[in-house]
Amino acid sequence: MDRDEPRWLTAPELEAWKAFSAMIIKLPAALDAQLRADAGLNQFEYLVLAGLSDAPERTLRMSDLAVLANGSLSRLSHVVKRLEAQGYVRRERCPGDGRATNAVLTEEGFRKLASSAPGHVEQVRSLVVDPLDPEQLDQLRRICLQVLQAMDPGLSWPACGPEAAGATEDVG
Amino acid sequence: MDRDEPRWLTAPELEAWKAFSAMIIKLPAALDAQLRADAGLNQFEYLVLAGLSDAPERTLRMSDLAVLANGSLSRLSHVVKRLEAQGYVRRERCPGDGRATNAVLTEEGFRKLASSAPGHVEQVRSLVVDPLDPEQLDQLRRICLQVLQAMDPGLSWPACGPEAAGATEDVG
DNA sequence: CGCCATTGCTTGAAGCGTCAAGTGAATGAT
DNA sequence: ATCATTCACTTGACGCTTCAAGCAATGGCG
Repeated sequence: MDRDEPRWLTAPELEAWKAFSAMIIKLPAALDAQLRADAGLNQFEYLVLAGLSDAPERTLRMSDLAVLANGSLSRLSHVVKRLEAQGYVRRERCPGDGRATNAVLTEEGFRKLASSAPGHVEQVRSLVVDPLDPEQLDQLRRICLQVLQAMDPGLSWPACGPEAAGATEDVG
Repeated sequence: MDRDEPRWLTAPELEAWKAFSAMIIKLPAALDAQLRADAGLNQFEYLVLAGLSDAPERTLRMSDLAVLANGSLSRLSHVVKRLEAQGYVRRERCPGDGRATNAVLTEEGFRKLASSAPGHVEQVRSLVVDPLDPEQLDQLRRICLQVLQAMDPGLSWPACGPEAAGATEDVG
């Protein structure tokens, strides 16, 4: 513990931090609540289904899927087991590397995702996208990228440039 | 589920959302990890101790403390029980309303907080405050307030104005 | 005063995430 | 060829959070 000279937050810093910390606590809860109520999924499970649906063959290795969904491999393993029990995902041994496992989105899983997506997107819109104007949204994007870099300095982040391609149906 | 006409995210919206959602997933984990490693506390427990330390008499009713720490009363009850077992907090029945319980920060709890605070603030600085310039920090504050309002329209938020009072040692 | 709804908090069970240990396949060294 | 090591993932146990009751004190009302 840094005993030398703690640099306390100044008043403006503190104001920003308080608003920010309240938000990062409450927003995930609000998003989870909507998904749970409307689809019986949590955010992580949704990200898993969404990640698979975008992948070629709707198939992804567990490790890749874990990174994509921002979670640990262990967590993913438990979650995929649950999703598999519900029939949304199927696991198969990776041909070519017997250590690896491929997770495959089933037709039922795809339908589940398709029925959950609109409500989730609507929630994201109403809580985050719509309350902010486009300029703020871009400010937010930059801010988040800088914070992500501070957390994980090695990782260069995709789509750091100011431009972006055409609209897509993905909501990951 | 909103079947009428899902308004999908445009590309810039999607980019912002992806960065944002990655951040709100990873940042709490990073903050918790530091607190756990250095102090054996999680963020919520820290907020409880910090909230109490700022209150008059270092005492707060459970309900008020729950709001202050952004958590449910049930969660707070479990947490205070743990903190009480560790000697950081004491519970006493509220004189004047026998239903209410006051949580009181013990001297040991105060020392615990004092020893944990510098490391926590340093982490907040290094991950959020320092990577951003003052203008971005203010942008972030405004953005968070707008999102908080979108989540909880009734609640008017404190310190919504552009100005703020003098620096403080608080880090809640 | 006696009744009952409400308030404020606590509790126990169930679900989810993390951590540490374990399994089995691939790789590399000898 | 053999054995140790690494890799990719799985598993089980434990801890924390949530949810749904539960309990006691209080306030309102006739």
